[in-house]
Amino acid sequence: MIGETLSHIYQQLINHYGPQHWWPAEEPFEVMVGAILTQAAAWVNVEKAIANLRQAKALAPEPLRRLEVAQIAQLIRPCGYYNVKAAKLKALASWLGEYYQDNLDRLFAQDTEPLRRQLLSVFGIGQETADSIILYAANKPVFVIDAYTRRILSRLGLSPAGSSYSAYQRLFMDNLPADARLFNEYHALLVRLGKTTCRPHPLCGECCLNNLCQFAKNSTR
DNA sequence: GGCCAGGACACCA
DNA sequence: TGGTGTCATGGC
Repeated sequence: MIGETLSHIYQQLINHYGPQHWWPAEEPFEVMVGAILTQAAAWVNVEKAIANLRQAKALAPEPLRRLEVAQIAQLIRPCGYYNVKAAKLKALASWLGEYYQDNLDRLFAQDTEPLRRQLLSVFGIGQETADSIILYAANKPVFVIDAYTRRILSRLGLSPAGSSYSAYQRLFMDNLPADARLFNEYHALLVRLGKTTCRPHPLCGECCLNNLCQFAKNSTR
């Protein structure tokens, strides 16, 4: 039942918005960096920070280890919280070197559960960031829960008991097929919806999303 | 000029 | 376990 509801919402979103092409990155390590930099930050500002890292040839574990935290901080200033995030990037790069010799294939060769525990042990990687990395960099089927997802489900009256991160995650993963492609698109679409300031269609006056828009960021109706 | 953006961590009760 | 303060830039 809930599965049908979740599938129905997905169909409405994909029909309306189309594929979101997440994650916007060229390689897995860039996904990991972006996942940390986007914490409580607008993606447009993260893009500037990543461009600075690329320009400085610091978009890889080894050069990040060589740079001082203060130097990294200057490069990533545009995305905010740059001092903490610089320490987080440094911690990630050090960890990858020490335990995986910077080999992401080895890191991602693990099963999802041990991989998640490993990622969560790194300073700066919490549940959402870990799951973003597992889904968008390792391409394994875990559902990413973020503030948009919680808010939208809450407004739909679908919040799970307890409202914890894992409860929201189970809601999706227990009621949808374990498909990385689906989870990828679904989460991206929820973010897209959450950012939307929706208004009735200018011609017909109706909601293009069959009233899903009333659960978006703002609604004029 | 205020609000918010694709969170995590430290500290406290 | 749960609540609160902190970290900070940039676009609207």
